[in-house]
This record gives sequence, C-alpha cells and structure tokens, in this order.
Amino acid sequence: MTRVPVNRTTGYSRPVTTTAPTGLDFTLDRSSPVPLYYQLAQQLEAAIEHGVLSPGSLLGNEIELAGRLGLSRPTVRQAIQSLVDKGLLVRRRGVGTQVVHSQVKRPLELSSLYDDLEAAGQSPTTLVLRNAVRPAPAEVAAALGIAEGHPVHHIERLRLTHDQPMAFLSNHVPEGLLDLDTEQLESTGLYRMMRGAGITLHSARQSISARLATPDEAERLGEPEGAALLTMQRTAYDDTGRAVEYGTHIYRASRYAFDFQLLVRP
Amino acid sequence: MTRVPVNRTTGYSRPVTTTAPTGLDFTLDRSSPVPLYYQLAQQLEAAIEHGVLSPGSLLGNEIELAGRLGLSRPTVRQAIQSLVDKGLLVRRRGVGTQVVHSQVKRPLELSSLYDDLEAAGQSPTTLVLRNAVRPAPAEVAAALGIAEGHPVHHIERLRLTHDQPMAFLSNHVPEGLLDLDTEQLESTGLYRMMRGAGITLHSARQSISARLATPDEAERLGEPEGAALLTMQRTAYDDTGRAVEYGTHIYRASRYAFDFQLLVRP
DNA sequence: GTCATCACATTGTCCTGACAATGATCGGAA
DNA sequence: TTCCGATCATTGTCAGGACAATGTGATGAC
Repeated sequence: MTRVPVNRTTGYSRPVTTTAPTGLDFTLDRSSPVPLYYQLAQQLEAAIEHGVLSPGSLLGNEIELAGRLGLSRPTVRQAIQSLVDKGLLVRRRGVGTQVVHSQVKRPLELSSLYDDLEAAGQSPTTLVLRNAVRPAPAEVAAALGIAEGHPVHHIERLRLTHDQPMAFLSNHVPEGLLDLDTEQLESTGLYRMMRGAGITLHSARQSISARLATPDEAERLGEPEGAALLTMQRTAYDDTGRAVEYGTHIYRASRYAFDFQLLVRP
Repeated sequence: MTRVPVNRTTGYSRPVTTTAPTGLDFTLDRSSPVPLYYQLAQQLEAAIEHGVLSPGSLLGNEIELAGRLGLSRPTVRQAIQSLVDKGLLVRRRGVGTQVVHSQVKRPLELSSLYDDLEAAGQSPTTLVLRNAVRPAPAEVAAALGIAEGHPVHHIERLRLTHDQPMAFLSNHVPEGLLDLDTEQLESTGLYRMMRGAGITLHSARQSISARLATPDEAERLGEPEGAALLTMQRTAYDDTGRAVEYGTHIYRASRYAFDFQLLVRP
C-alpha cells in the first residue's frame, strides 16, 4: 500500500488532533464517599458527552493532569482507564490520550427488553399470560443446571408498545429465588425485579436466530402466517455462577432489531 | 422472601467455597518483555481453564499472594483485575477473590464470521461474487461518513461450509484503505486482511434482525422461497474513529445463529 | 434462642517514586 | 531530497506503603 495522505485517499475530512481546552475544571470532593477516580471519570465522561472535550482532542499528559488536580498519577490513570474500557478514550504511548472520534453509545449491556424500550420512549406494557410453578422439563433443567422435575417458575408474557404486540417472552426461573408477583411483572421487567431481590446478574449466554412463525405465534403477535420472527434464547447467571433465568423469546422482526455497539478488546 | 438455605430451595448442589490448592506455582520471567502482570494473568487463566483452580475456590489474599510470588500488590491486582474484566474471577471485599462457577467462554468479541467458522472446525470457503470500486450510494456514504459518490470498494461474497451456502455478505470499504485482492478474499476473512493492512479495529455498531428471503436470495442461498433469514448490518470503526467498513449480511437462519456470552459491567 | 456488637480478614482507594518502552519530531548525513 | 539516528514527550510497568470500607463470624447480652 502506497503512503499517501489519508484524507486524500479516503475522503475523510477531520480536524487535526487538537489540544484539549485548558479551561477544563473538575471539582473533586475528597470528603465524599465516591472514589476520587470515579468522580474524575464521571466528569470526564460528561465533558466528552457535552462536547467540551471534542473528538480527537488530546487530554493532556497524565502527570501534568494529576498535578493540576492535586491527585496522584495512579488515581488519574484509573479514571482514564475506566473510560478507555468504555471505549470513550484511546491511549497511545508517546502520543497521549485522546477522545475517540466516533460516537460510542453503549458497549452492549445485558439488555433488558423492558428497559430498552422504556429508554427509547416506547412506553412498554406487559401482558402476563402465565405465571405458575411447574416441574422443570428436561431442556429447562439442563439450561438452568438443576435436576429435571425440580420446581421452576414458568412465565409467559406478551410485550407491547403502542398497544401493538412486540415480543412473546417465555421465561423459567428456579423456584425460591424471588417472588414473582404478577402485578409487578406487568408494571416492570423481570431483570429489574431480580435486582430488587438482591440478585446481581453477572453474565449471560445468548443465541440469536430466526425462523418462520407458526400459526399460533402469528396470531398471538398479530403477524401474518409464515412471517419472519427473530428468536433469542438466553441463560443468565448471577455472580456466584448460578443460572438464575432461562428465557426463550420471539420478536416480530418487522418491529424489532437487536441494536448494539461492541468494542474490540486489544 | 424467607431466608432458607439456598440449596434447599433452589435445588443447586454446589460445593461450598474451598480454599485454593496451595501447590499452585507460577513461573515468572522478569527478563521477558511480557509484563509480569500479564504473565501471571495468563497462568491464572490457564489454571482456571484446566481446572487446577476449581470454580468457587478462593484465590488466597492478594498480599500473601504477592509475597509468595515476589511481586508487589499492585502488580498482582492488575493481573487479577484483567481476569475479573474477562468474567473469570469475582472479587468480594472482606471475602476474597474466587473463580466464577459458570463456564465463561468468550465475552463477545467483534466476531468475524470467517474466524468463527474456522474456530468451530467448519472449514469455511468463500466465493467472491463481486469486487469492484464504485461511487458510494447515499446509504453507504452515510454509514461510512464520507461524501456521496466517493469511491468505495464493493464486495459481495458467498460464504460456504461443507459446500453449502451459509451466508451472503455485502461489504463496502472506503477506497484507499487497503488492497482488496480477490484471491486473498477467497482464502481468508475481510477483518483479517484489515488487521494485516495495519488497521486496528476499535468498535462496531451492529443491528441484527430477520426477514423473509426474496426469490433471488433464496436461490442464491439454497433456501426455499419465503424462508426466514437472519440479517445483520454493521459499521466498523478503527481506533481513530474512522468508519472502515459497512456490511449488510444475510444468513440462513436454518444453519446459523449468533451465539455469544456477555458480561454485566458493575 | 435471638439479636446486636465487636474483632478480623480481605479487598478498595490513594499516595510517592522510579525506570522502561514507544511514537513523533527534528536535525544531519548520504 | 531522502533516509537515518538522536532526542523528547508520553504512556506502560512495577515497587512499597498506608488507611478505609465491607463482609464474616464469634462473642456476649437479653
């Protein structure tokens, strides 16, 4: 590959790296229980979010920054590192730390459909079709790592936005983990209830694919027969490694897409 | 919720937290250019992988571990932290650091279809249907952040496994970024070529949904007309924030699913 | 027996200091 | 001009220490 100025060959027109405005002032409260590095990280993130720190601008070197803020270098580094992990900053040895150009939004979380829709202003509603305890079928028991026949909650819900069906959610939760109140299920999401019950989610294994709607499913979701459906299966684990939920969801492909951003870990 | 022993109510039978075997010996090479914390992290990861450190076992406190290895505590912490970030370890203040129970495999990478299939032993092959430069259509220009009409490579590929079509891949790459040799495209993946050209991927924005196959697509993929297809659109950015690739892919839902693990960031 | 309190173990935060590794820049030599 | 090397700026790695915050378990009071 020949070495030609990049902006000529690619058509990118982007401002050359600029130094950060020196007027950046951060307020750190040493008496606060919030860690200093976290206070700094949040203010940096806010500055990036509001464009005070423009994309591509350099942050100024760590040592000088630490001195200016009255912090030690490790503390400043910890703050910067957390934003690097979020994909907001890029560090280059010998160069400095700069704000990434592209707008990074969310590095993909264990997304809750309810939260996602609510955040998007879609005002989701839920119809609980089923909420009962039954012996775990083989497939569910395998996914949850419990004995076949062990009692599990079985929940079936229809999630709607603007009074239109969006997804059909079937979930299994081991019995005894949390109270599954139908009313609460209708007014909030399952994951939020889990957090409320003191369960801290740690990881999840997901599988996303597609298939055609059966007549039953089509009717339930208000789709024509043979429509394309987006399917997701997920097993979620808490921080002790217990499987706490196994879900099989189907989404109307005409109305829903999994939309996310992900980072390349170096 | 009543407080009853968890194993009674949930049916989990899991060994109580055990102490790590003291026989763990790590070999650290201070003359190696590989950072010490990284050497330690890799050996810890290997120990977890091979079951030497069993799920749920405690790692022993950091200070003692540091002393035993002849390292400082920050170095040991850095090693542990990297594994926490990978989801392999969980730290608890006042308790210790323990290996997570569930088997975490991959925390979801910016996956290359080619690499994924190869790793799964599927021996993928590629048929390049088109490899040309053309002016960017509006949609492509918008996704790549370049001017409409600016020259872009347009690649269309059919990916097969076991001589059966698996996916149809349409990609656009700004002209001048890298050489797109058709032969190389057939023998490897696009992302690998990018890395080879010195482009370091940083993040990507993806959207996954589904729809029915058009007659054309059905024919091309060997599916019946009106079959369900899994679709993905992706824009990838390098570490300077430039969009370096925009792809529109369709997968045979009967043969493919997006399968991944993700972590909840605390 | 049940509950609150205290001590202990362990990780979390923060500091100071030093040197190494790397990318960019600039000057001089071919 | 072109290329090479020295120099500089900046982040990367590592050490050692101090105290705070928090979960666990034991102790004691009721």
